[in-house]
Amino acid sequence: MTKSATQTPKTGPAARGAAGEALRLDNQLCFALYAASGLVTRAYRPLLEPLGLTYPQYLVMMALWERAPRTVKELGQALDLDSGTLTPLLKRLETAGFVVRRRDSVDERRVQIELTEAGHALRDRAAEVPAALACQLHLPLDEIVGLRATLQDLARKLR
Amino acid sequence: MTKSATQTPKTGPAARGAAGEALRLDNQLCFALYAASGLVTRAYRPLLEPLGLTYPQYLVMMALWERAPRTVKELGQALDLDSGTLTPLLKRLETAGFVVRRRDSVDERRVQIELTEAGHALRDRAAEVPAALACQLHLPLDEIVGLRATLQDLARKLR
DNA sequence: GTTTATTTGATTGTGTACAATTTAATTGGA
DNA sequence: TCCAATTAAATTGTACACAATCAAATAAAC
Repeated sequence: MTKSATQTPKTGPAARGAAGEALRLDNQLCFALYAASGLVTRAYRPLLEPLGLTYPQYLVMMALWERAPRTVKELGQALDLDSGTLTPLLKRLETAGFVVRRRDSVDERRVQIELTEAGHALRDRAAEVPAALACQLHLPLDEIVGLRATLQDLARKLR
Repeated sequence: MTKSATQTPKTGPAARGAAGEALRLDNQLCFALYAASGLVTRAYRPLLEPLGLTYPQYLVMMALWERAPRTVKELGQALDLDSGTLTPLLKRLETAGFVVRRRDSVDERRVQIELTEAGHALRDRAAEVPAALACQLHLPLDEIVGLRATLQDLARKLR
């Protein structure tokens, strides 16, 4: 029965039934994605800590360094995050002195996020981060580019 | 200066300096990974909700369906999660009736996580989930296999 | 112009995540 | 034996992440 098969694990996957094979952790693309994403986030932590940023905050700052001011909605679309995540995160960035939140004068429902001088200045210090992390990946550049393109394609199909 | 260059965005990346190019969101492997991981987790949600599982809980259950009982530490190593994450998650799985937490009689520091009958039974219902999700990815099988292998290789290098 | 629907953020509640600390149990050595 | 070092979970505090809901502002319909 199912119970004894689980409690008395065989050494190889072939010893299990077809249902068990499909549910093996190592066969899951989703788990490979989940684990790799978590590990990469952890690799960024020591690089971002001296800047006073968490990893999601770093993503928001990158979005703003590209174009600012932007509304909360625009940031959410760029990063695939909703207001329930962004609102407290942006308030922390405001407390840290990197951004200012300001109601749009044309449409009072919108909140424009703009960079402060400190927020702009942080960009120069952050400029070294991508190269520093790339070193830790030990992946050839073409593999990085290929992997990135595959993931962007996957994301496009799921959106 | 930096401020006006950021506040007056150019249309193409070539209009920006070298530092800005390295910090563009679309150039980040980490963001592609982060976004794809979040989107895949979201895609699982409607499939797992009828089973009464969240996505991380589904990962823990897969680990346990492979081998049980396992200690909290063993689960943490298999999933790259620490006790601060696993302890409350496992308590929720226990409340839901899928697992039982039991102190190891040999080493009282360890907590063995074992499956209940309901936990075992859930495996049959979960067996359809991987195929259901694979449909939504719209990716050929060899691409899925290749992407998974690349991500596992990346994770191995970061661990 | 008043009603209705939509849009935009904020809020609330639940559930991860992890660093740092604490507690209890075990192990190793003097 | 006894005690210092180590180990395993749990706890605490901070920070995402999202569903569901709410309130205010705007837009659309008539």
